[in-house]
Amino acid sequence: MGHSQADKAFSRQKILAAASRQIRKAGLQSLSIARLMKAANLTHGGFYGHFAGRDVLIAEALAQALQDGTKSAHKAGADRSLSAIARSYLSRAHRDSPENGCAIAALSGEATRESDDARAAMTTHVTRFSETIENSLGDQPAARERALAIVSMMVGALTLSRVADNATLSDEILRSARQTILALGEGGEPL
Amino acid sequence: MGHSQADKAFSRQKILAAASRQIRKAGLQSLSIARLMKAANLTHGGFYGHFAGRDVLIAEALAQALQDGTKSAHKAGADRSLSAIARSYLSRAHRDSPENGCAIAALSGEATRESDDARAAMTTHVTRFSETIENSLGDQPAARERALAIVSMMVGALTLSRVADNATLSDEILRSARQTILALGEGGEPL
DNA sequence: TGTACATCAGTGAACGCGCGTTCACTGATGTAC
DNA sequence: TGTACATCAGTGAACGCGCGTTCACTGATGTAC
Repeated sequence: MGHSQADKAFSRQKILAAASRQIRKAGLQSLSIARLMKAANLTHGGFYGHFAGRDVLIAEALAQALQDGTKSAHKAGADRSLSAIARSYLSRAHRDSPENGCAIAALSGEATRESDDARAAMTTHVTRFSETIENSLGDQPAARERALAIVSMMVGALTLSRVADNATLSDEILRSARQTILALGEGGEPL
Repeated sequence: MGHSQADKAFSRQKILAAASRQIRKAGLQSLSIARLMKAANLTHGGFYGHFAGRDVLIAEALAQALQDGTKSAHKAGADRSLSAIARSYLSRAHRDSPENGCAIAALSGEATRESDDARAAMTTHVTRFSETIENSLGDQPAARERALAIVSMMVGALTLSRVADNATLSDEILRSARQTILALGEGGEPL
């Protein structure tokens, strides 16, 4: 509870970091200002020195979560090949730690019903993710189309593997998506 | 506001039908008992004659939404070929009417964080959907694996097409998934 | 068939609770001289 | 460098509000005789 300007900037970072994890773990609507500030070791009144209100927080927390998710993906390994991305994205570790994982998978369903700001942030990151996949496909035909399909499959498979109440099925979903993506990456399929 | 037993059964149906549409349109957490009962032309106090509480309602509403979504898919056409399913599931009409559409796409993200009941209902319907796709694949190799991947892609693509704040990208996501699914359905890809 | 009564679907006021937000205040920071 | 003071990050009590839930009540239903 320092009072300097540097302390304030650090507080803001702590609040957003806690919010980023919280929303990926329990959803955008789970964000409560009192609980969030407690998680950042502050009191709820101070919140309004950092954000204009809850709506602004949600938009900023989502942007932060999308960025954090991308960062931890890049940390997972420098290998940007399709198979490396698919293996890491569709891993049990990723499935079991949504709070550190991809915010597109964790929050795109909810974002569908959120503000224009939230949808815009999602759209930007979906496009970016798709371009990463497209680059990994080299110069095979219809690479952009395949990249969008692969991104859709990754996001869908991770979500469904998380909802499955049955470990066998959950693993099977991840494995099926991984293998189908590798097949698509080989580009042999006629389109 | 009748008082007979038949009236009560009808009231229950009206409540669940309203809830089923509401959650697919605005999410599980958007269910408010007062608003729901008003939508069914009843007063909020009567709710507890039908359901033990909000948690039970959410589980039942989700089950209803999953069933309603399946029903409207079957109504869309008797053609159970892969291309017919993909065209209907990944259509603009489906994207633009989540309240009448597939509850897996609308709610699997949120269901991830819900009760065991909710996840079990989701799992059942994911399995069922996957079996429908598997049947449409005939006897090509690894049909079950492909079916799970196709279901993942459909759910992911519909969700991402809804979150995209840009009509061109949204349409492109749907088209890419449709075409990639057709290619997968031809079974020519080496696995 | 007619009557008396128990049942129970639905009503609407009332409750406690957690929420987002406001605000008077505290005390460390950082600046002007 | 030292002092006086304005700034402002953070505190915590208080607010109104909508929520889920309870409950005494109303009046139509349906059954017992």
